[in-house]
Amino acid sequence: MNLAPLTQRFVLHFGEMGSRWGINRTVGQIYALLYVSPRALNADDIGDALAFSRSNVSMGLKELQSWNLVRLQHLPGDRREYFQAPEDVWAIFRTLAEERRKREIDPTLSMLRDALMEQPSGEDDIHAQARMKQMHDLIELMTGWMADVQKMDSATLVSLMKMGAKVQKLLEAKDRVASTVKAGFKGRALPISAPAPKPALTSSSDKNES
Amino acid sequence: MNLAPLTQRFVLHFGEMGSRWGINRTVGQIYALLYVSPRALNADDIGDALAFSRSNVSMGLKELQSWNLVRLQHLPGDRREYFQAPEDVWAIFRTLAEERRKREIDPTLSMLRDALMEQPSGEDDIHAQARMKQMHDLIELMTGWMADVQKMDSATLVSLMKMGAKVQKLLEAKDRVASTVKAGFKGRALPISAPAPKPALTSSSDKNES
DNA sequence: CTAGAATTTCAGTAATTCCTGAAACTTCAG
DNA sequence: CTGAAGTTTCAGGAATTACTGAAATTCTAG
Repeated sequence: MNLAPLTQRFVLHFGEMGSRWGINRTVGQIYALLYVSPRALNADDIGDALAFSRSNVSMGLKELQSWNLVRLQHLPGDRREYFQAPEDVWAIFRTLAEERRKREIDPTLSMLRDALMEQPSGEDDIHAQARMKQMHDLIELMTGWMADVQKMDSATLVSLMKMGAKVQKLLEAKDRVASTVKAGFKGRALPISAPAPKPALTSSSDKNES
Repeated sequence: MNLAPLTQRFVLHFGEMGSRWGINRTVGQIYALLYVSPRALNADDIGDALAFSRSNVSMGLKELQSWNLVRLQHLPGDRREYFQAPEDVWAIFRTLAEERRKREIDPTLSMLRDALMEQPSGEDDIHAQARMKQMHDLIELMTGWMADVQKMDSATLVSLMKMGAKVQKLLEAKDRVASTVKAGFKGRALPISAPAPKPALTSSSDKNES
């Protein structure tokens, strides 16, 4: 492996992280390399840089393509395929979230739904079903929310996240307005835990200026 | 394996899911079983129900304890330890998120920070560093936000998520108020993408009533 | 203290996953 | 068409991870 020192550390780290995430080390390293690389790389470049066999690289790239995580390029006058990671980290993150939903969350949800339809066969199954309902509702809520969030553009998302807990205060304010304007409104009052000293309607916090 | 049919399906499913998440199948199954069980179980109960060796169960439980995912109980007049999953699914989810942060995100962040301090050794390292900065900022933003969210109680969180994309409109409204009330305020304007026809200050949507 | 019940550790084996080189396949310039 | 460059597939060996039973350790009732 003959990489610039910083790149090397980064690549090795994501190899390790990959294993913890159920992604294999090779794939993690390949993606890390593509991510920091200033130009698109072909399979030989990658195998070369990471000292993997050509076929191993091929499998890794196939895996990454199946996750929609790489863009394919063709350089003029060169028959080889060149790969690169998307420019925008947020885009990468969204893709990851989306793909994981498809592969892990959706099957789980459908398994839970099926189980909830079934006739419980005894005491314990009744309790089990109740627990599954709780889990089902949580997952459905979270995926619905994720879908909403996915629709926002990156900048909006960043603002939202920078606000962090302040959203809560805003919510409280909104709720007050709503119940005043539309007394006897349908939803139940939002239980707010924190004391909320001031409505804090100033600009969002300035930590993390990039 | 001699389980109520629904429980069995659930347990097997989470065994499989476990492997995809880098958690081993045994651990996944044990936790699934504890999750749906109406009472706390001891190690023999578990090994029995899932047909695992006693030592395998012991290791699985140790793993789950290291993740803070199980509560330990002692029944009077019985020396054995009884295990159970927390009642509240949200609590489980929070714990998972928190532990994953500690184990995976924090080390990554610190590795990135280190790399950013270093003197780049050439053209490619400069680009690599820029990419690492982008990733660093994204992760830091997300973990900060997660920390904020972790502080909210479950009910608040649920309201927030049910709002979904509507939060965005609220943000816009807030921004208008802020810039009116405190003209020339410090932060930059929040870039909102969607047209947002009306401020939508009515109560949150009623889908997902449970 | 002691006995024996409960739990953990650990070394060896089983199972799984990863990786490779060789062969098959695909593509395209000539 | 042909042949060479590029890519993928695949069977088998290498490496890793999971699981077990036996032995060691911990715990507590008496």
